[in-house]
Amino acid sequence: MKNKRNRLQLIVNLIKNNNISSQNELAVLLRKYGVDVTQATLSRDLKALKVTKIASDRGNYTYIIPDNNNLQDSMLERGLNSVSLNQQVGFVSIDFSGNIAVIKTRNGYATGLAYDIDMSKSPLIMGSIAGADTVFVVLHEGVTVEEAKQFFARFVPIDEPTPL
Amino acid sequence: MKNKRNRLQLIVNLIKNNNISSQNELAVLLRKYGVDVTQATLSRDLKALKVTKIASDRGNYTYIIPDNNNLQDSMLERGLNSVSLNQQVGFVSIDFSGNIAVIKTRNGYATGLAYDIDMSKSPLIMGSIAGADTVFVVLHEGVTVEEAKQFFARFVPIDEPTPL
DNA sequence: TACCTTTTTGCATAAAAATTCATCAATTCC
DNA sequence: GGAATTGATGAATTTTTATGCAAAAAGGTA
Repeated sequence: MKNKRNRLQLIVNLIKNNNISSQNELAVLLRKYGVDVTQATLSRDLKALKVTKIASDRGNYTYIIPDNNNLQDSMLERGLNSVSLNQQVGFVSIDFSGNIAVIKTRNGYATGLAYDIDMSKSPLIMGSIAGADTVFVVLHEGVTVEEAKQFFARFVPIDEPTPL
Repeated sequence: MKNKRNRLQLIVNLIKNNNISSQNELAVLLRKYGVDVTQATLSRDLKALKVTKIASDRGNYTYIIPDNNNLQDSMLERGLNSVSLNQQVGFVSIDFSGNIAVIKTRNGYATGLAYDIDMSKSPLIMGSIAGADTVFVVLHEGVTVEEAKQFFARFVPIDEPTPL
């Protein structure tokens, strides 16, 4: 009717602040705010707003609002992906150059870390090799630094913008 | 299968270069490349790749890969810059490929050389690893082969500007 | 090799999203 | 005013996407 503008704005806010994974879910939420529309309308709304659904790291889907042309911002997942299984003990630093990650460790820790990385069997990783205090990890073509960081977060402390 | 990785890579390429708007459409396209999978598998693939469907300007939907990392591709596709040189102490040759320098030495000399390179703490160098007769050195992104050669001239015999 | 475990996949189906069609409200134009 | 136009919406339906489950394939391991 006439509240379309307001509704769209509300939708944007709700999507930004919640983990919504279906249009029905959004409809229910909207109803709590006095906005009563059907899934059909929401489909149109989301299309207009260019909202998209994306897989989170936790295996479910969430709506996001791509940040204008910089879609990367929308990749900011609201998930803590660090399972932190082992030694951040020997860790010193991690850097990326091209398709290679270079991880520095304290002397003697590189081999163990490389082994753990290999054993993870991540599809992102082509292979790794360790010296005494350095691990080289070659990423597969097309793997982004962001993806790699998320993966490495399991092994080493990576400073990442981690929203809620 | 063993082809999953290849399939994922192909999917990324196809999505980047085509306007695909449904998983069935993608399946048909894949078939032309000899990859025969069902929609179910594609659903899982797209989830893994974090591919999303977004409304285009012209009212239809298109898959996109919410990421703008194409730098790696160009680095990988950059050809080999190869310079082989005479020998000195343990030195045999040095070659560049992308952001990596590979230094061959006589057996047993690699570790010492890698150590020296590491100890130089050059801002050009991200890290190095040595085997018995080979040193891998990863350069920071943006470092040119010329800059690297100048640096390595401190350790190995490199004749000056020698393009190929 | 035989056995066990993990991964990948298809089939069938459920779930979710997009769209067609009809209606209604507001607006514009004689 | 009244017909025509436009835009928004819902109901129903189609289209598309996600997933539970079982089976095949791929990897170990003894």
